[in-house]
Amino acid sequence: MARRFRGESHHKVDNKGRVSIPASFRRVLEQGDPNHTEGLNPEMVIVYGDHRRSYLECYTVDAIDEVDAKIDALPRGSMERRMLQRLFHGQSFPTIVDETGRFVLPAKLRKKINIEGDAFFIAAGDTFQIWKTETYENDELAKAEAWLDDLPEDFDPLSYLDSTAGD
Amino acid sequence: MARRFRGESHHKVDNKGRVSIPASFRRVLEQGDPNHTEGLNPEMVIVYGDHRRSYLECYTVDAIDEVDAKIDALPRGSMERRMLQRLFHGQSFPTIVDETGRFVLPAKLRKKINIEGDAFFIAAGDTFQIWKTETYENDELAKAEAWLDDLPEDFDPLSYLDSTAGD
DNA sequence: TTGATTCCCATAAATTCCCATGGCATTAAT
DNA sequence: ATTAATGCCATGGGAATTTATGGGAATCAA
Repeated sequence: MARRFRGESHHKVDNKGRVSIPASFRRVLEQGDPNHTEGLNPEMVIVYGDHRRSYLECYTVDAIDEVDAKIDALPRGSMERRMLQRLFHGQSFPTIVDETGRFVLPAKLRKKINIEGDAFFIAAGDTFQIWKTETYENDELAKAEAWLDDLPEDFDPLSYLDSTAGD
Repeated sequence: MARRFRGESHHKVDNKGRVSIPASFRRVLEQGDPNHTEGLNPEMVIVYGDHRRSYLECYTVDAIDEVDAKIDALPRGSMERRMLQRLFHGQSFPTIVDETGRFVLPAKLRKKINIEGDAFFIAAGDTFQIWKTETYENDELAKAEAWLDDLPEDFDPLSYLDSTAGD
């Protein structure tokens, strides 16, 4: 298994749309880009999805290749294939990390997740996500809290690690 | 079964955040890192969790790989998976032991568990934990004491070893 | 030709690297 | 036994790099 992203952090978004990618994430992007060589900068693919999605999901080249291969394996003309193609091929944006470890978040994407001066990065296994800080806290965290509140007092979410099936 | 961490000890945290890892723990980290080779230094992953958690939990590479595999097995999009990803992928920090047996505890993590000049290390099976000494004594020890006090005078904790479920 | 997009340069703060030292503990030597 | 080496352990300090971020000039695009 390829190296995983880990960690979370906040970064500024300047008015040209430039954002630093967490340094440790850069290392993973480099390793996950077959074309990356010493001195050069890695590519990545940002999947932004439709209006329902309120964050950006970023893939290494290897990770997106894997997704593409799975899509290719679906029957041509099937609804599943069309849906996934729209999401991963249509609603996505390939980009390249620059010399100083930043990339440009185009106005369109900034507007989509409603980001202004700062962005929240969080690892999610073989991808990482970019959120508007407030959205993350209000939607994602709050949702998790609510879910936890519904569980028995002494329940430990870690027990999911040991259950055979999830749920 | 992999080698286990054992023991407890205190170590200084200097103002760059450097801390020595108990020597015996280093041996376990080395053995639990598939990429570790003679001369090189082992990696480990520190899981710090959300505001509820008042200590750091440190995993060997093997141990965290095992966790990741279990997370991967959970259904995509499920709340369980998202929660665990947030905890283990987002709220964690990968690091590497240095030449002198130390690693750097970033300011963010020091602040989180409110550590200043010294850290308390204690083994916990296939992971070990790092606490602020006072927190450990006041919260954790006190809790254990209280729990023991509720048991009959002659109760032997070892009896738990034979019970099927714990509690 | 006017705003947007790149490219190149700049810098303070944080982080890593490299070298150093005093202890304790173990082993070797007398 | 007593002393002298050896080696690992915990910890310090300064120099060299890397990060995160800002700003202007050059280049596009419409």
